[in-house]
Amino acid sequence: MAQQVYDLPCDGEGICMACKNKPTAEESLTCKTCVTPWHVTCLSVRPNSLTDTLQWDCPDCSLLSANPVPVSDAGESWSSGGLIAAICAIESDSSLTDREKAKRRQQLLCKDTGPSDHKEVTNGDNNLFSILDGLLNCSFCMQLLERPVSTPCGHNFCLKCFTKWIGRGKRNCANCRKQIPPKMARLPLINSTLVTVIRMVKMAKANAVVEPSRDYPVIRNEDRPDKAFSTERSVKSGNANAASGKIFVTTPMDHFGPILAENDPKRNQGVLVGETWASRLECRQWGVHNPHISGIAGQSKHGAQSVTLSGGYEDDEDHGEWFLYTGSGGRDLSGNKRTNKEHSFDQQFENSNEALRLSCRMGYPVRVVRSHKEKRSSYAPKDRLRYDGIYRVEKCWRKTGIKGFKVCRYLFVRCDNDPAPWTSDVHGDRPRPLPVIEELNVAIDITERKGSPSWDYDEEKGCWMWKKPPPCSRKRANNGHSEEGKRTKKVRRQAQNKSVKEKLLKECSCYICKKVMTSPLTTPCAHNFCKSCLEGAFDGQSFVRQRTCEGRRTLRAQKNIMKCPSCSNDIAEFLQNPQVNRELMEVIESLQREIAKENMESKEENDGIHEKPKGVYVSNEIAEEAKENNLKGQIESEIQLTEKMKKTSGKCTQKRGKKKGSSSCKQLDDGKNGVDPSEPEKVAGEELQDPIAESKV
DNA sequence: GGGCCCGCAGGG
DNA sequence: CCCTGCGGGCCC
Repeated sequence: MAQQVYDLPCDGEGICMACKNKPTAEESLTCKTCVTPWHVTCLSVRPNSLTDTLQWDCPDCSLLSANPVPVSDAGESWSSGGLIAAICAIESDSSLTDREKAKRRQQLLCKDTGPSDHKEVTNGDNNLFSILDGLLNCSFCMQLLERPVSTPCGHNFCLKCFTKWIGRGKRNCANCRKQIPPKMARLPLINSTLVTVIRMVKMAKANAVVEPSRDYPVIRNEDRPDKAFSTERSVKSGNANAASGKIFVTTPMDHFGPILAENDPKRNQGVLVGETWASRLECRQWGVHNPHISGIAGQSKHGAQSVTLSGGYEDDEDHGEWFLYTGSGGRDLSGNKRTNKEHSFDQQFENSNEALRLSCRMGYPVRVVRSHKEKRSSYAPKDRLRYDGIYRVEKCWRKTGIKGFKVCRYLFVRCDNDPAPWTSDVHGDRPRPLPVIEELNVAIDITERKGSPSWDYDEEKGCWMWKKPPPCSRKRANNGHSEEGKRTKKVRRQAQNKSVKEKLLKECSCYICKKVMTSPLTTPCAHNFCKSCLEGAFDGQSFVRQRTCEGRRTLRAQKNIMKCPSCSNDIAEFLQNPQVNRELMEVIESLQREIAKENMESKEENDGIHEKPKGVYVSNEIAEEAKENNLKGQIESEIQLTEKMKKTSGKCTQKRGKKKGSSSCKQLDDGKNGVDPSEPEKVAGEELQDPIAESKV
């Protein structure tokens, strides 16, 4: 499977997407099924003979033909093998125009998943999940979506398939032919809601113990003690200049490897892959990445424990499972600056750069955090900071960076026992071959690991683990908080008992109303909302994110600006003709039907003791939570906060500084300006505009 | 969105 | 004690 990660075809201009060079005719190999050109020298597995070359299937197509499934009769779910044959037949029919081909292909795809002929859902999860499986397949490869991206016209594809499509110069949706926004063509973003849903579908399919979606907790640190803020000014101006708060985990500052449950007395679960935090300070409180600003946490004689990808260095290159990281330094920080985009001198392997090189030599596990500030990566979170798991530095070197100065470079390859947040895989990493790095040809000071790595894959146990003892900590560990641990254990147990389906459904909640989405829309920035919520939000006013003086995030109404309520990207164009993400909608509806049925059954079992409101599918717990979190509440609390601020506002002191900056805390405007506490209303049975349904004959 | 400013923590 | 640093609020 390793080749799935690294093999890339040539793009529309015949340039290899792996090495960025244009292969000569001899070096070019064309797939017999999809007719895509590939660069032979960049293939991880090359054809052995001339006959193989002529009958060669690219890695993507060979994956499909390796898992053939017999063509099923009408009425049964389409199997991938049958579908691909049918699609190939359409594609090779020269009497059809592109448009007609697309239409036929849609008909094929809609055959069994149309909205009007939902299959009867019978008992058992497997049945439900087989339906979901059919809904969540990529129209290109017919497999369960892998790294799903959603077009504004409401169709979902694997990132790789989509990139390939774009690489061939296509700028229209393969399903409905609607135009793909240029921004999405440049940088398709992964729809994380779909990732979670698909992963659970896979686990259910494999008949594994269905451990619901890992509960990716959003840590808000409401209980951060006041004394964490050491200056008056920091209290008043949010946490920009705050002393960092309490450290919640018991690992020492120089702890290597994952943060385990035993070091998490507060929640007793450790830090899970996919967990997010609002700021670097929160990330630090959970022991994942300690420095407030620096991208590398480490000591030159001890090794580096973690790094953050925040887009601070333009030489960085992110491919998800592997990335090229740039060292620190080389910048002019005079004038009391903390960072500077401009390079002005060469970087050296010293301090934290040396620490990272030591981790490379020793094969230590390095925790990786991605930040929303990294704007050039498909793998960065859309907001907040996210823990993406353990990587190892396989090589490091120096090269001349984009700005012309030498930079330290590090090849990071993922080696975590849990799947990455963007992949639909349900298992973690396996050892994979190193990617081909072109720039190594011009690199200097190349360092590679000589001995065996400290953190490695154990074939017998089937997991990544310490093969050599981790380096001894030079720091004192934090004290635990056992009582809190007990309390949260109970909460965790309760959470685990929740129905898997309800969990799944919860993953499909709208950012605005916090309830399960009705008619979901996926914006070009890959956020999901109810159609009515999003349209309602822009009906004369919109909501923008803002921070209160205490650093809390709130939604604030603002007129005439059409920005995504989640990330503030401009979505005016999208709103002109928003299309429902039909596949996601069907997933939600299937889940709701299942839960309704389960509720009904349990009701019958209990002789109707507990009456549940008609038409409510979501559990009471979820409903309560949604109620607590709804938008109205947020806005009201903001008003209250503003009132409080007005009363308590005073002069903000400043301890030191070369220049007098703007010292006082900026007041919010009068708190009611433009705020409409009315919640956007949801319309349950509204009509959808769906390209697939429209194109049906 | 970019520039300015600066508290803070950790390395050396 | 000085230097470094892929933050984050505020202002324009």
